[in-house]
Amino acid sequence: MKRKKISGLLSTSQRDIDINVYGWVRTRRDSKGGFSFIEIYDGSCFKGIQIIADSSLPNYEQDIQKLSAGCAVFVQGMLVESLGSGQSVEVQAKKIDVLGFADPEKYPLQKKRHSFEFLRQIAHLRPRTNTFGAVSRVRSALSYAIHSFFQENNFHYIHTPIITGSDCEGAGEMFRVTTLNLEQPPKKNGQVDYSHDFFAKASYLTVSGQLEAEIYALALGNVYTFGPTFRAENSNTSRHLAEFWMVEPEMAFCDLKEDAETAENFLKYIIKHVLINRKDDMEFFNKFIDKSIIEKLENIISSEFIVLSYTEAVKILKSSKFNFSYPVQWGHNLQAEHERYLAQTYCRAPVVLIDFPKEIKPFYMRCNDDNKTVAAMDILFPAIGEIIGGSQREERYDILKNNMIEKKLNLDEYWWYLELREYGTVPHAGFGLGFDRLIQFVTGMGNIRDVIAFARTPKNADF
RNA sequence: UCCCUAGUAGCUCAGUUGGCAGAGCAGGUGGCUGUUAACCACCGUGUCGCUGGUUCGAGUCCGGCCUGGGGAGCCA
Repeated sequence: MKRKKISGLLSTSQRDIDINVYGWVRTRRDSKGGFSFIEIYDGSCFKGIQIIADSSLPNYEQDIQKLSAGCAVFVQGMLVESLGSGQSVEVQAKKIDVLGFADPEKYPLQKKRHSFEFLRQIAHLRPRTNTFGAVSRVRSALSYAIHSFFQENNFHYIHTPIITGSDCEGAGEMFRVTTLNLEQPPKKNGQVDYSHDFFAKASYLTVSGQLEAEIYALALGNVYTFGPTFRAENSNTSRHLAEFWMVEPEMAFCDLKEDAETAENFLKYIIKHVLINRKDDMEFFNKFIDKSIIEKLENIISSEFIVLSYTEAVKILKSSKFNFSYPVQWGHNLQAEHERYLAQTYCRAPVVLIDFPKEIKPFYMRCNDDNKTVAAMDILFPAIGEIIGGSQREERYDILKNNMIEKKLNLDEYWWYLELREYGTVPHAGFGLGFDRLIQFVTGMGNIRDVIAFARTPKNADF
């Protein structure tokens, strides 16, 4: 008999059928009236299933009465209508084998709520908890939705390199990749001689796949990347990881307007997917993590994103009576409090900010006709701020080259990026989504370390 | 990196003007019950983060360090 997943047992309309099920014990309650209730879960869905173990089972006293949270069991029995309230079906066990005990004196997970800080220290056991099981399933569902959105819209999935030879974009500190002996590196004129290193040059972990994605967009039209990204910034916040996952679509023959529309459709699509397909987990988040999370997500789906130019936003912020701790000034980056005000208080909806001053944006963003701003966009969500950043890319060779010189980039490093503008250049645009921050937003989890299986942060790379 | 804050039992936390180290939960034993965060009774549990100092005496006061949390910056 093939083993059944609990998700299937809970959703089937069949009754009084023989089944096999495997799982881990969440809790056991004994009735001295001659049987035990054992709730087991197997990760297939949020809920567990109740097993009724009668004392007539041969190993009732020896094994079953010793079952505690975390024990692994195999159950053979009949799926029946539940006699009790609280669940529709249960399994009347004919046989229960213990696959692995979990000593209750030592097993760290208890049948009560633990702090997330504590659970982080036992990252090998925390996926067994309700919260992390739910986070993991939502994360998986969102990954799937991301792929299906792009695949349905004629995007090709591109694998961009993890190891890179260029300190591209200057997007913060990079992790170095080397096989050199760090105790005694080879030297030339007092400097480390990277010609002896594995790649015969200094190399790093990628901070973005965008530039490589542009190469493929200019060959395949619409492409996207979805992979890990690394930043060696010493950021100690609930929104930063040293290793995080990013989604970066890139579209040829596309301007900023279409870029922003795509981002809006994309966000609505994936949020809708998770609300429909992970209803059980989302109800849990709505009950225990953020009591308005489902309402917030439904709001995102049903509202029109409001497009504002940076210049308009500055005017709005300046005329607001709100007392900001940082002054608003055209030409400066907006502070987190400013973004929050715009999305949460002023618009009460997602906001697409466009046309930022070119001085505060990277070299690759397309210069607008006013020669002061670039075709950039940031999507701000109420409560959390920026979730997506994107732009139309500068496709004009001379202007791009001037930008690179102005921002003091090494042109030799980017010869290929410039060549893309020399041969068959076209308008193109794209954006980046921090996947882990998206999970944070969708689940309501306060700390990004609790939405990724094994968080890498300053001073922490355990497990 | 900066500002604020915390570290006491397996977990969550209390601990008074500096004077014998506490509770709830979890765990164990027994009772009760188609139970479901079950309930009732009893039982055990400590390098008070580390280190130096003040003091007759430090969980408590002071310095240094380590680690966590909140916020900021940077960003995704």
